[in-house]
Amino acid sequence: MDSFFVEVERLDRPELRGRPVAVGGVGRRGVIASASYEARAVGVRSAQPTGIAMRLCPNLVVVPPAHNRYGEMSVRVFDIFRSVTPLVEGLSLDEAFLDVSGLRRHLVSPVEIGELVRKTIKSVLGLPASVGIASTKFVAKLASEAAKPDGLKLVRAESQQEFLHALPVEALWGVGPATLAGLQKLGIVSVGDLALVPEATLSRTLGPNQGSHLLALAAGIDPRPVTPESGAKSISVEETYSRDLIGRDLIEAALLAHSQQLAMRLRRAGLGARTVSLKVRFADFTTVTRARTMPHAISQSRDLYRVALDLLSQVAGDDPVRLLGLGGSSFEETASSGQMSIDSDDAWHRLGEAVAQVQERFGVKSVAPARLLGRDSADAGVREDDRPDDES
DNA sequence: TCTGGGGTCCTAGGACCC
DNA sequence: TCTGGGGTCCTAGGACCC
Repeated sequence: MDSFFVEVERLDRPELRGRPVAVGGVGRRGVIASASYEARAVGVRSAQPTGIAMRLCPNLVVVPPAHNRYGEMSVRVFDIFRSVTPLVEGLSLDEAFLDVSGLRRHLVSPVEIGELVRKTIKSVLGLPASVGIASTKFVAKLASEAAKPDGLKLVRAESQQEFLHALPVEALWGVGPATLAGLQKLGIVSVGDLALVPEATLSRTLGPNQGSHLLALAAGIDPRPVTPESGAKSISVEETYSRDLIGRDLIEAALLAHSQQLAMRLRRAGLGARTVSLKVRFADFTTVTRARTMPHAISQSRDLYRVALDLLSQVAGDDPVRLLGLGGSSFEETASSGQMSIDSDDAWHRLGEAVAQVQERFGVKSVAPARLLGRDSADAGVREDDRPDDES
């Protein structure tokens, strides 16, 4: 999908069409998540601090993200994908691989299928999408980038080499800033340059696995099949506070809020987590993580909070905290609401169930432990913009 | 107005087991 | 009797992606 978040906002707010628009954080520490092509034209990029984006583009309209809305539209986009083939591998909310090799029997060409998908998304949802077609996943992805905005590109097997070698190395999937720096030291600028480097040279800089992997990509070799959906491997909640949290009280209150949100998301997914991870970023941006794996999965906020506090105690000090994150992984499926607590404190268990149900309907903010109330809630724990997760 | 939030995968080291 | 080989699980950090 092209500028997915921005285009969904434009569906709901037509006055945003034709103007430079970005979806992103509008607070002191906001960054851009998605930018319209009008904004990109003057240098606005995703992951850019909103302040810098505003400097580059003073008339930029910045809209705070409405993730639930994007999630709804994503479901509809994926329904269209799956109307073409069941072999759909989602990559994110707005991007997927479709294996259409089996459809050749029906005498439809990949280009016809691609155009059908684009037309359907446009007519049913009113959103622009781009399609890349190739015989491997990563070339198809690169082709879709080349097709943007609102286009389609086919890279035939015969011209694949030529297409690839002209690209800058950082266009390759998996080459980010760190890898790029290593490649530049070797004088590699284009994918064509990369293809000529001996594997031993590359492996010395990047390690054997990444070295051989990148060489294969440069040669257009990518045996990875399209693998339809496998469930999430981790679920996490994190927040960068507009002002650093100072003092254990504030940090613990924020962690309690995270525990509640995480519990709600686990419950919705019908999952319990055997591993709980805490992430702490300090004012100087150093980030530490601590994790614990338990013999049994947990999903209740009180249990999550208890483990979170324990992990927090391993991160010594009273340094100001910029970001707190809490996540669960090593999932086990729970029998929906019958999950047992760590201790079998029945009253607590039932209370947790009741709170979870109210929060499901009215949002996390609707019920909170007393210690989360009456604080300066803008920065600690409960977020002001915390809307209910459904439309009730 | 300087650095989000949600993920996946990889690496390296250590504990532990047979 | 001073040190093997194979394997699993876990932790912490980092790179990368959208």
